[in-house]
Amino acid sequence: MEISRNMTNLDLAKLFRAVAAALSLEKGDNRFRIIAYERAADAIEHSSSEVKDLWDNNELDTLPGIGTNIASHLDELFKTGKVRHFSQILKSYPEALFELLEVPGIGPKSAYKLCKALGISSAHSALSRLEKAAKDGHISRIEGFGKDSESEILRSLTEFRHRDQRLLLPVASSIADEIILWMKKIPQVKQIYPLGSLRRQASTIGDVDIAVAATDAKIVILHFIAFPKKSRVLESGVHTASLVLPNGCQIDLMVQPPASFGSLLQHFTGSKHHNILLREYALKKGLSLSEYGIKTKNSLKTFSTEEKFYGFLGLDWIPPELREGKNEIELARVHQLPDLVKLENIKGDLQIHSNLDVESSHDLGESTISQLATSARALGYEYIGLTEHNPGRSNHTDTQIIELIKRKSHEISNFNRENRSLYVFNGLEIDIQPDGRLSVPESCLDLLDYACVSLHSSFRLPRKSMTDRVLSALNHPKVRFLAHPTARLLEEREGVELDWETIFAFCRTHAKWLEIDAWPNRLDLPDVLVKEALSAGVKLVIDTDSHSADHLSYMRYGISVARRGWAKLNDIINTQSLSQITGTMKGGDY
DNA sequence: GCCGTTTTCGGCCCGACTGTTTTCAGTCG
Repeated sequence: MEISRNMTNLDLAKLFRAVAAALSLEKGDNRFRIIAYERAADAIEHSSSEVKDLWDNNELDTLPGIGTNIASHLDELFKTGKVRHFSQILKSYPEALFELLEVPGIGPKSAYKLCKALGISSAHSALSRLEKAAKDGHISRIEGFGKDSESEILRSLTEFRHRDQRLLLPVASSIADEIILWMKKIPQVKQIYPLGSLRRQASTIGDVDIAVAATDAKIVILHFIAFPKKSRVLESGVHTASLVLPNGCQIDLMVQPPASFGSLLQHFTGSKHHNILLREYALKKGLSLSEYGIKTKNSLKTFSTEEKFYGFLGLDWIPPELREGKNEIELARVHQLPDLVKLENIKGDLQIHSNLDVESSHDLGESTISQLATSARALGYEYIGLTEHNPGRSNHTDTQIIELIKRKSHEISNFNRENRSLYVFNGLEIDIQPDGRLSVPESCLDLLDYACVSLHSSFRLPRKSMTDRVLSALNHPKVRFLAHPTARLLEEREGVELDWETIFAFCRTHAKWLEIDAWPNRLDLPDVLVKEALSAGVKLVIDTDSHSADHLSYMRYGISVARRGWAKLNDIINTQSLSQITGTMKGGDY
């Protein structure tokens, strides 16, 4: 396990899990010390700031699960690039062990036995040597393993290697829909919902979790494992079963009778961290929680709904998007959970690309203004904003760019003159050049109602230059917001490095907004930054970045991000009515 | 090793499923 002073959060989480695994192999080690390292790994992995930055600012104690001991180890790490205590713990075990842990079904004990019995030690060949050993029948001869576990390891290894990345929300939703359609074919299924990270509307989904209310669990499980598109059945028990699809996606099913369905919903929605905190909270009241209900001293109480379940604990019902183990339980206790923004609060969409050809260097929309307007009216909107990409700078003179934008302005004015039921704003999405200048001549901006700016190139500038670049672009009075602020593409490209505190402070004092781009592989700002932006007093705008009239429906994914970032109605600019936003657009106070 | 609205000591979420055992350990969520 490589230890160095430039470890990212992911590296650090892996290191802490390795330490936990190594400790769990030591005889007589305190199992809570192991859990402490695993919790620290979780905290680091979910931290919205780089641990290195927190250390720089002397803020390591803001991470839950990092106490004085671990903090001093991190201190040593960032100062010297080494942690003597960790090296001491890890040195008794081969590097390969920590690679084998990545394979589902192999934990510390199995990994250790495999490494020892098969003589696997180097990290880079660990998986291929494991595979060969399984194929040659060597694993089944190791004590504690048999033919079944040997073939299970081989299958799991193959799936692990071919597994697709995490699923985008719409993909996971459609998989869940398909399973639900299949399950509803039998009358025993009374209620059925997708749970887990899908219900919490996380930006990407690992496994798809499904809960069923039914009195006859056996029939439900048998029907589930007969799902025609499965690759194989992973496990199948009395209350739960798991399948794998050909793309490697795992589907977990849980069944409970309708009378205790509320506790199942709660349990299976998670997150794991929320559940742990909730159970610790309950324990202090002498109550023990599980998917079956709430155990008091001598009885088990069941709950048909989540509201009753949380209510019994003296808590308000907590929206799934908030169940990430922040301070939602405490706020639910004192009735101060935020009233989250809802899809029906949205009155318009301010980043849409029509097929008005302004000869942009980026992609053009497919739909006409009129088609987009029809979609928008169907959603109950009062306005939309057309923000085609700016005309290509390399192949147009300033005069040509201005002519193109005049033509577009003209078409929009004509539309507005003939259509009174929906107002169309004349916007533009402008590239921010690497030096921070806008990619259109100054006089072009006078023609617009507003502009948004975005990063489409030079993503790897150092943090300071990138921050200056963005601030310089936002500074123009016609520029209202920064579109898809981190420029990340989920499962494809990391976001840019920005000094968020500085960006937030600028936006707040200059009345600029940050966008939540609802495009499914963007979802940008990410939820954790949404929460920080709101705490810093920044207003947000949720847009779909639509390139066709169908895409306007993606707004719901942007709403999910906003809700996961604890956004209320007033935090979101495009919940304002047309008359309000017209004033806001001019840059007045909001 | 962490943590505190009964605690700075004495707790630490809770259960399912599988395989290899001969009553349970390991792994997972």
